[in-house]
Amino acid sequence: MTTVARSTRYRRQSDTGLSRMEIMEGAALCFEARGYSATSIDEVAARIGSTKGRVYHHYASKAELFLDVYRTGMTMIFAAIEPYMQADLPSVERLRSVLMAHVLCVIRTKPFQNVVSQGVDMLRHGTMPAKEHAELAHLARLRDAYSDHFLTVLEQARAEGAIDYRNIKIALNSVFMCINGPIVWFTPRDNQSPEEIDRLADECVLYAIRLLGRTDEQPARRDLRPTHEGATA
Amino acid sequence: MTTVARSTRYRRQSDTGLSRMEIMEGAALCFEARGYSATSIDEVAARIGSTKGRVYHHYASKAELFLDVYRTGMTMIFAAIEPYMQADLPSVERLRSVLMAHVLCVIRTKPFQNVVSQGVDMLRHGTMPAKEHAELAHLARLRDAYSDHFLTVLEQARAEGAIDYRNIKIALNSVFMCINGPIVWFTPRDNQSPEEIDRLADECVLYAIRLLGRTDEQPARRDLRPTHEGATA
DNA sequence: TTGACAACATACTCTACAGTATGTTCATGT
DNA sequence: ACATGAACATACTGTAGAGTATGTTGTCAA
Repeated sequence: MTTVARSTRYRRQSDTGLSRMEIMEGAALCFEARGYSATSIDEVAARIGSTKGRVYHHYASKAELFLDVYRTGMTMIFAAIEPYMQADLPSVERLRSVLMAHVLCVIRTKPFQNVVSQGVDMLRHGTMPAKEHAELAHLARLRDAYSDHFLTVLEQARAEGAIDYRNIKIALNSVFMCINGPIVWFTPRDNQSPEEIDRLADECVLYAIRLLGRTDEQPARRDLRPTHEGATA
Repeated sequence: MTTVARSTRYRRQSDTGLSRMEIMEGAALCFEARGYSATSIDEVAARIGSTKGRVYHHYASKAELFLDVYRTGMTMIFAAIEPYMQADLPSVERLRSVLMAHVLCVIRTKPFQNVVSQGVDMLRHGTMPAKEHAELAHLARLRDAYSDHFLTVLEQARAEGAIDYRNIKIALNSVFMCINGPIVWFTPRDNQSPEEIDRLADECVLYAIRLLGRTDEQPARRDLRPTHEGATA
């Protein structure tokens, strides 16, 4: 067993993707913590134990780095819900599945989703340079497409009489506020079991569904009686 | 009737309060649009047709200006809900009134409430200078006090069996996400009647209440049957 | 009526970065 | 075994914008 770990200072060319990913993770954390413009490239580099040179080797500008994080966040959440969008279920159950997948993804990739949020309301007010603005607009259209998926599911569910709302836009916005809530108020604790996360996410989904006029609690859920912490078997 | 309006370039000493308020309004709009750190004092000054000198005459630093906007936003929303907190009503009705007052205030003072939001998650990550950080923490405590008001109302309402939730913190967070939603997604249109705003706010409150397990639509509300505008007596 | 001071505007300084230019280390094809 | 270029680090430049210093205009109290 020879010592493989060697000069870790420079990495192989084939690992560009890995390097970019590591940079993006550091950037996501920084952007989440202090916002896009308050974050310096030096901070991002320092967080991953590196220097400016590495970041600018992979990204032409701070804006491009931001956009890549944005894009990756979108990819993540698309991938998370996609398997459940096709599911052959009654529309409310499909809605529930999709919402749950969304919330779980939001919690797991919180820094990235936070950047997505920042990107969304970055577009309205032209804060970004001209060249990058085009890509920002493109990503926003992706975001709209994502939102449209939910619109469809809501309309179907209402058509079946399973849920109810007045103005679908306001309803959808409210649902999104709920299921994106963890981006704002969730703070991971270290002694937190996956089951705890599941229950937390499930509660978010419960409120989102209730909001849409669904009152029958989900049929025969097993894991969420205790409000406190000990998971009862 | 003599012409009172004169050299508007410099104003009287007694109007300091007015001047500060005008600056704060400009600042709130800028902070909302581009965020605290992306906003320059020159921008704020330009928006009110003025220059840097005026801002720095009234505020020692950018941070102090921000904090004053924050404080004013808190004062506004406290004043908005306070009359309804004392009201001698069944707890659900009191909750509904308070939520409605909150949403209406949020819509009316959107830029200020946006700054409040920024201030809240500014505290977590020490982005602010040491001296101002103390005041930031103080305002955050005020914010907590505000939130506690709602905690109390929720507990009362549950005790009366009027609503239901699992984890009160998650429930409260979700409610706040809903009723603060307009901060994020509301964009005022020019041909928008006050009645429209009222209906919009009412829908937000409806979803927030539903979320808490209340399903009976509000009993005999008088002012929101007509979707258009005429208030029925 | 004047002079002292509040309410600004104008003109400057100084620092924190975004971006660049260049040097250094290593992997890999030949 | 070496030459080339990818993957970084280091050292530098340019500027936007926070804060300051100073000048200007009007007020109000005496």
